Order: sequence, then structure tokens, then C-alpha cells
Amino acid sequence: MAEKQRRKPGETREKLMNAALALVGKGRHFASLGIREVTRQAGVVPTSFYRHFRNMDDLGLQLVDELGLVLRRMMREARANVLQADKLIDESVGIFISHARNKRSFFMFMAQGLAGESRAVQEGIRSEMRYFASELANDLRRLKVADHLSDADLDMTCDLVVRSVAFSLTDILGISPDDDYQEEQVRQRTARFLQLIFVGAANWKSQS
Amino acid sequence: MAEKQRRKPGETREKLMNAALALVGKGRHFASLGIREVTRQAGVVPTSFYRHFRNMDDLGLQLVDELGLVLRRMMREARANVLQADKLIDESVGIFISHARNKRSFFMFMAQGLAGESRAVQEGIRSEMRYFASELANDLRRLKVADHLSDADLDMTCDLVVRSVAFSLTDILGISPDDDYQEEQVRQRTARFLQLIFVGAANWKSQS
DNA sequence: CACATTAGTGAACACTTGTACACATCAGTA
DNA sequence: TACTGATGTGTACAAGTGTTCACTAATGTG
Repeated sequence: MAEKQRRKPGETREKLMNAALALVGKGRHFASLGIREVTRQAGVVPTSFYRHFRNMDDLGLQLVDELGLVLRRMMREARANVLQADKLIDESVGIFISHARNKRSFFMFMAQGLAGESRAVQEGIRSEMRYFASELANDLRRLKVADHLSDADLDMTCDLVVRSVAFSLTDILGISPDDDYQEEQVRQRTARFLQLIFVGAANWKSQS
Repeated sequence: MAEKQRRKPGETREKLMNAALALVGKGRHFASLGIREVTRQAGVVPTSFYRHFRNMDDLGLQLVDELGLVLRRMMREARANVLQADKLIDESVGIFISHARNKRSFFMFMAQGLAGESRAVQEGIRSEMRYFASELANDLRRLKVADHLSDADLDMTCDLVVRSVAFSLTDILGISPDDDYQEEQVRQRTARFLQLIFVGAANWKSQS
């Protein structure tokens, strides 16, 4: 018989969430996962699932919360490493891509959730993106690199930046994790997208 | 007993594809659909499915082909209606949004497929987007609105434009189909994204 | 008109699924 | 120390799943 003990509270909970992520990382779509499948992957009996989650949507929501933590950690790292404003774009894109590589499953889950079938998960991820964009706007304000922009215009710019980077996710996640050449291509293209946007922002309202 | 007759070739095929789209339109994710579910919605016996598709992925691929037709029709309409270059953005975004409203299920399928679980569907949708971007680049070249840009830079700009519009899909599809106010918000925001990008393109390379 | 092909049907299969129930074990607290 | 609630286990079941098979009706071609 399998031993039954609860070493730490929430250990199985974590196992279940990791199992779901692992399946997503293997190419499965979150919406197609079932309770039994997840518990099997976690090495846990199906009924244990209900001790921690009401259903798969609930698990998805809690994954969104963890995703938030991952994103915040990434932002903190970016803030610590990006010192000079002129390297800002390249450094940030680099950090993003390396996170997308390390936490591949998490970011796959994020990309899926944007058009997923749970409205709540969808809204959660959008909310994370909005937060990210507003923090980016604050940083730029602090760096005084966009003083000529109104708050609303700066917000819009950052929104577009975040969206563009998020879309690049589908590029990165679509290529093999060890295809360094293609990864470099994506990195460069994403960086140029952002440069284009910032050139637009720099010249915004000066015309018209 | 139900009558059994084959009035037109491919009638059931169409019924199955429409059934899948209908379920997607109701909020289900394509990856979570099953053969039985689709045939039930189509009012057809499960075995009929195999007369037309090998599996759900196959159905998805054929939906991508039809999606291509929808996109091409949209592009043709845009070309016919956008006469003056200064209204180009607003008109195009308007046409896009009205199509997204009319063919809601199709565009939901597209948004889902970008991060779906079938690599082939994913690649198909990306391919449609690339085609769209390259056609857009051709149009802009013909209009001579971006003569100072190299071909590669124009391609990149159009790529970013298409991505931004595609991302707006998740905005539009997330709101209720009859929420005109929110739809107008999305329309304006998307248009401003594109304006920002084009301002960037107009000033590209003139600096640095 | 005869015939091969295509498209549709229904029954059957072996599995998988979500969920409920009763029970066992642990951790902390009074 | 004895109790209590949280957590984990095993069994069970009805419903749903993908797929195969043999059969039938309609179609288009010779």
C-alpha cells in the first residue's frame, strides 16, 4: 500500500498544480485537461483533488495567482539589471525571454489562458498584464524618458509594449527550447518592435 | 428512423465544421471538444465524422483553411473601401471589428488556435497572419506612404500592425457582442496603437 | 441500366471520466 | 492525552469517450 501522510500542508496541492503545468508544458492545452489526468500525473488519487480545488477552473485561477508571482519576480530582476536607459529594451527583452525559457510551462499557460475557456482565468491574466503595463509606465516616468507624453499616452504606449512582448510569447513557445538561432531571431525582432514603438512615442503629438 | 440521404456532397462535412464553430462561439475551447460532442451538435451520428475527418486536429486544420477565406474576403473589402490614405487606419480597424463581430466564432477559433494544442493549426494561423502582413506591406508600398523604409523595415512594421490588431481580438471577443460602448473603446484604442506604430515608422531611421 | 463508390446509420467494444461515500491517518489544540 | 478538523486513500458507479464493424441508401459513371 502507498503510505498516506501529510508531511506539509499544501504539498499535494503543489503537486497538483505542478502536474497541470507539466502537462501544459508537454503541449497539452489546459482546457483539455481532466481531473483524473492531472491527479495521475501528480501521483495522487483522484479524490485528493477535491481537497484543494473545486474543479479545474479553480485550479486554473490559482495558477494565475502563481503566475502573478513569477511576473513580479521577473519585473524585479529587470529593475535590478537595467541600469542604463539606452540598453533598456535589449536587456528587458533578454530577461523576458530567459524567463520564458526557464518557466516555459508557466508562460505557456499564460498564452493559452488569454483565449482560454474560463472567463475568470482570462480576466486574471489580463489583469496581470495591465498591472505590468502600469508598473512599466511608472518606471518610465521615473526615468524621465517620456516627459512629453501625457499620462494617458504613456499608458497606451506601455500597453502596446506589453502586448507586443506577450505576443512574442507565441513565437518563443513555438520554437524548440534549444534552438538558439531561432530564439535569437525572436529576441531581435521583439526588440525592434519595441524600438519602433518607442520611436513612435518619442515623436508622438509633436506632429499633428 | 431518421432518413438517410446525401443531398449534396460535403453537406455533413459543413454541418460538422459549423457545429465545432458553434461550440467555440459558445465559449468552449476547441481543444476540449470531442468527436461525439461535435457530431451531437451537428445532429449527425458519431461514425459520420470519420467519413470527413481523421480526428479533431484534422477538422481544425480544415477550419484554418476556411478562416483563410474569411480573412481574404475581409482584406478585399478593406481594399475596396479604404480610398483616402488619411482614413486608412480608422476604416481598416472598423472593418476588422465588424468582421470580428459577424464571424465571431471564426475569430474566436483563430484567437484560440494561436496558442492551441495542435502545432499544425498553430502554424496555419501564423501563416495566415504572415500572408496578411505581407499583403498589407504591398498595399502600403503601392500607396507610396512609406518610401523611406527599407523592405525589411516595412515588413517588420506590418508584422507589428497585424499582431497588434490580432491581440485586439482578445479584447473584442472578451466583451459582450452588443456592448457598443466597450466595442467603441476597443476600436479607438486599437486605432491609436496603429497610429503610434505608424508615427514610429514615419520617423524610423531618420534618427540614429 | 448495372455497378462501384461514397456517405450515412446503429449497435457494440473497451476505456476513461467526474464525483460520492466511507474510512484512515496526521497535526495541532484544549 | 483525547478530541477535532484537515488531508489522503480505496472502492464504486453511472455517464461519456473514441473507434470498429457490418449494413443500407443515394450518387455518378460506364
